[in-house]
Amino acid sequence: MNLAFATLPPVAPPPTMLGQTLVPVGVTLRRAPGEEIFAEGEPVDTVYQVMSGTVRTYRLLGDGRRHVCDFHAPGDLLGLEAIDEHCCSAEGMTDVILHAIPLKALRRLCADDPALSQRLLSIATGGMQRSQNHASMLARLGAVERVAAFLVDFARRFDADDELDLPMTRQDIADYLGLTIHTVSRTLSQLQDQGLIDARASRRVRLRRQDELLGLCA
Amino acid sequence: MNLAFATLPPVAPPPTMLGQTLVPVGVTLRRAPGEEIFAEGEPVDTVYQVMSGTVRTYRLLGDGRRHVCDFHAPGDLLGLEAIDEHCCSAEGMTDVILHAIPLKALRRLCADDPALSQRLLSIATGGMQRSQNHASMLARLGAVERVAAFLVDFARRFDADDELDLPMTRQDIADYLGLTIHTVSRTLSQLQDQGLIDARASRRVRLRRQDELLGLCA
DNA sequence: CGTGTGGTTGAAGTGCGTCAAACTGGGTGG
DNA sequence: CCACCCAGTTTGACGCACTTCAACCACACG
Repeated sequence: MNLAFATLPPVAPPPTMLGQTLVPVGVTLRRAPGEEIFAEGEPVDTVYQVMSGTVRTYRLLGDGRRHVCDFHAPGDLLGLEAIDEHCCSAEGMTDVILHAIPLKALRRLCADDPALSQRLLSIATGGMQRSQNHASMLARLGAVERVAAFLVDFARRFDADDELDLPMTRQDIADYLGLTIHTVSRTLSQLQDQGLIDARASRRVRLRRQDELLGLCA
Repeated sequence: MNLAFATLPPVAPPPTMLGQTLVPVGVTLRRAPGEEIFAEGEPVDTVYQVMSGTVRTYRLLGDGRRHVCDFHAPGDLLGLEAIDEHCCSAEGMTDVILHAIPLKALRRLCADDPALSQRLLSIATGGMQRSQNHASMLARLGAVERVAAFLVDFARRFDADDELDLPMTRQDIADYLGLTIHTVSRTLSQLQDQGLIDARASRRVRLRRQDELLGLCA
């Protein structure tokens, strides 16, 4: 283990860490589906760790177009920003339990805990890599490839097996993939026709040929 | 100044810092245009600070499609990754002078310099934010908006005035914006016809109405 | 003057968006 | 229990923005 920045899971700790908070300070709070956690443009004074449930972060463009930056699973950290105001909004998609850590306290802890600093750096570089993957996908993949990539990534991050319970609407998926709900819906139907997935219900998808789906992503 | 993560410039220090290295260790090296600095998949054991010139980072998809992740100006740090291998390749676009810092040394310095840790964190979150901006653009903007956003962003990061000297080819721009060279070229011609830019030569562009260009980005 | 690399422009094709309509499942009230 | 509603989803027909294919152009270099 000779690489400092590679010693911790880059983005999502395994579900077994669910109850474990990043630091032993802060308060627990709860948000209902659709309820705001923080909003774009607000000053950053707190970071949040998702303890249970799912969160979406998103941005709104001038004319109402929405871009979903990411979906966040338990363990993920929200609100670690480069500048002093949030560059995206966050809200619960399900009932969510969060651990809220005042930024000042986190900064103090970092000052005399190099391991924590390193851990935060690892989380930040992990987030950067996810954003870069996201950008690469949006830049160069077609609709089928995007939907396949989404399904495979979601399975890996959230469920770990091939029976998915999607907490988001088609609109959320579309705004994450840079498509419309129509294209997402059509593409899922197409994957179903090809036998790659099995759509039990609109929010319930089974990945039948995960290898082939993976092959579609690049 | 009560926000620790906001005390340092998020991505690119001003050009006046050009000669200033992040840490007083490491060696200086030089790369020619097109020459590789590191490649996707290689183990990460060094980070590089750009001292002069311009660098592009990019990824190749299975079938040859390319995605340019970013263009890097003097001051930028390259190779700060979440995992122990590079997730993109880097190469010079011009003659480049780099300051190469062994990762082990950087890690040691971080261990007893909280300010350096914090600075790295700031750089990482800044990179994340840039990637997110990039992803938002790719997800929701049309060709004209993307090209306008590119020009304005380039002016801000590289030149600071409105007379741009582009170090990259149309192909680079296209791969950065998720378009083809044809669309980039046509879009530039269109902006020229509308009087928003003045294309002195193919690599030499003057922004005539920067406010209107900015208005196109959202 | 020939050649090569990068850029521009036109014409035709296509993948995804737009518009419109029908469907589905869950909730509510009669 | 059924009628109704409503938000979310699916599907079809059509249009358009960007890609593809194909020339042509500009400039640098030998």
